Amino acid sequence: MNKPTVHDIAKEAGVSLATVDRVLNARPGVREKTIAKVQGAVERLGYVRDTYAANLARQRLYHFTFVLPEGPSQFTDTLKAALKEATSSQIADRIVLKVVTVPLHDPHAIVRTLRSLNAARLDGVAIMVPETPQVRDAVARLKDAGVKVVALVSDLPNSARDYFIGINSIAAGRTAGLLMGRLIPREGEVLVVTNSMRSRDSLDRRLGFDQVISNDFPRLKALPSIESYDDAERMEKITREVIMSRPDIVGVYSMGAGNMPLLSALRKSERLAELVVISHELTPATRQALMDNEIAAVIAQNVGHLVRSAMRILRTLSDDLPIFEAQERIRIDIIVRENLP
Amino acid sequence: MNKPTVHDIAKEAGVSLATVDRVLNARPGVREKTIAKVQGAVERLGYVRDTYAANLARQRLYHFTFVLPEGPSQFTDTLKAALKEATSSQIADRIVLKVVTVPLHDPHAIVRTLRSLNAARLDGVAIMVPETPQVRDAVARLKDAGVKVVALVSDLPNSARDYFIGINSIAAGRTAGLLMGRLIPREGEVLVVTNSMRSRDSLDRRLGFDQVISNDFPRLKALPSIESYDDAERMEKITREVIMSRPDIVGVYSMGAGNMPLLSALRKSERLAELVVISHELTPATRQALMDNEIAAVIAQNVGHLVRSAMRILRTLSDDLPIFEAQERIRIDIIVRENLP
DNA sequence: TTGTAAGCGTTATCAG
DNA sequence: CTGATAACGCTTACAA
Repeated sequence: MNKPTVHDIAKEAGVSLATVDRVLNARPGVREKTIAKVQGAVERLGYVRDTYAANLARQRLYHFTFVLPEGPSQFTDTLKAALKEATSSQIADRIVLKVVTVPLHDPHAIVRTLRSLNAARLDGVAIMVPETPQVRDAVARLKDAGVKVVALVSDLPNSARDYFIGINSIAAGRTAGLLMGRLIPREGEVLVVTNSMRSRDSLDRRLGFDQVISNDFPRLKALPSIESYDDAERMEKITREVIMSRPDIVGVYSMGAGNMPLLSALRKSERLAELVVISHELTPATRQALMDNEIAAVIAQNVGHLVRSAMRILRTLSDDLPIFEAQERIRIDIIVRENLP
Repeated sequence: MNKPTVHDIAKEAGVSLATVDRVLNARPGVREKTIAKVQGAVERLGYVRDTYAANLARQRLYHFTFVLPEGPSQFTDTLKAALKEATSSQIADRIVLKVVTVPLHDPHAIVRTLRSLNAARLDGVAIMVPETPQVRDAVARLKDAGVKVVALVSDLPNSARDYFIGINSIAAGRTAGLLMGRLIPREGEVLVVTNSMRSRDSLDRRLGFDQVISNDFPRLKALPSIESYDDAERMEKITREVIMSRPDIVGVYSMGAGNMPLLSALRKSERLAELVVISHELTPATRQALMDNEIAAVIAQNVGHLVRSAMRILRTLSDDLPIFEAQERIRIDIIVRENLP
């Protein structure tokens, strides 16, 4: 009737508590035959372990480290804020969290940081950095040391990460493309800007965007991506130049960070009102621009969900339990003026 | 250094474990002075109770009942499916769930069901029914009996419910209005359909929709709502009639259930391709219509989130703990062909 | 290879 | 009014 406990299993299998525990936790020193007896009992009674009681007995603490980009970025700022907020909630129960930041543009520094992680005292890592061969190696090393690794926001598709928590960039780009096409009824050119096309995410977004534009909206012509290299001044300058020199531009797709200088340039061009602007990530800048009808839509991912999901998944992986996919799937949010959270 | 436990409190206050427990759980039979001593120790050490250990010792089970609409509705079907899925996950730990269904159009039956709930064996109820004075009384009665009550999907704004889990209908209507306006560049009429304007949700959606249309898109004229009264044949018939007789219709806003007969009528009219259709809730029907480019956008709420949130909130309320708002806020999802989950 | 007994942080049942 | 003490379901020395 009631949920069976280890005691019930012990009785049913005719062994002691300790033996049941050994089998349950796959600890050595049990005869095949005994293992079978216990597993039989587990099956028959439909035993499922009470993780909370187990953690209590074990005084388990989960040691997780988040590796995030350093430097000023509105998106990572909101991410860090969400992390902080989650830390003081039930979600973070029994979790000892450390956050380290790395300079995104210094692959060596990233790898150094990853290597410096003390795998012995670590249960899991959530990593948000671009994938390089060195990062791939560092991930493999962590995995070998028994650390669970999840990729956050940017996937590490060729690495041995256990899980990716974020949205598919191609699908996100396709969503932007569909909105752009639907929101622009006439023909014209679409300006595509990003901080850097060397980032895989930008490449994939561009790919998805182009797929939909060329397939469903051939009346629109997506221009070659222009890159700011994270230089606000440069971003503002080249945006203004292109906008000025191309009167056929009817839309702007901002794939990466740097929406503040972009918007600033568009404002100065005095053509913002006739342009359909779509950008990524909900930040103070994009939020304000949505309210002011300057940006038509923002493609976003819920950062709160992102960090809570990361913690839950790292914990679940650490316990070798199955992941509840439906709860963890990060959705591609479309945000307009009226559904701002 | 480590998190303080009841033992630490007992030592610090110079009392026994049992007394600490009595104070912590506000049980009677402790002198004022002793209470003060214990509370002082709690403050000083920054004690926070380990809910899991507490539940273990108490062998606590949470008894929750969901009261949902009966009868065939794709939306409530997905809701029930999500509920079932959540039941077999960690979320449902220690929760004993019961689902009862009620005929939405029979206020008496609803109240009878609500009254028949055994408040003594119940910790919380999640209710999804229209608000009536009788429902309000029944909710008050449950509250008086110490049962936690949350409104699900449809708020019970004038009742004593502890919490509302769902999206604001006015904001949802405004979102639909904004999308409609942005997606239709010319002037024309917008057909608004629902199953019944007697539902508060439909009223509010209409209200929000009209606000945005009249304020931002005066070129569009939203026609008076037509109602199907949950009669599929009627829905199909009157939709076809209106569509045929009004060539100026450029958009259709479907506020309620019944998207299958609506779409069927639109298809037969052969004007679907030129119409911008926006509807609510992601169901098999709307999902397919999105993929076929028949519906431009769906305004939805994540049913998985809805039911998990309901369980978490009922549990949190039962334990008199603070609710983690950021996690529980249900967002107004905009779904198009490319961001279908 | 297996079993006994203590303990994790909390609650509950008795006595005192 | 207060305090020992056992229990919840599980893990883990330490014995056997």
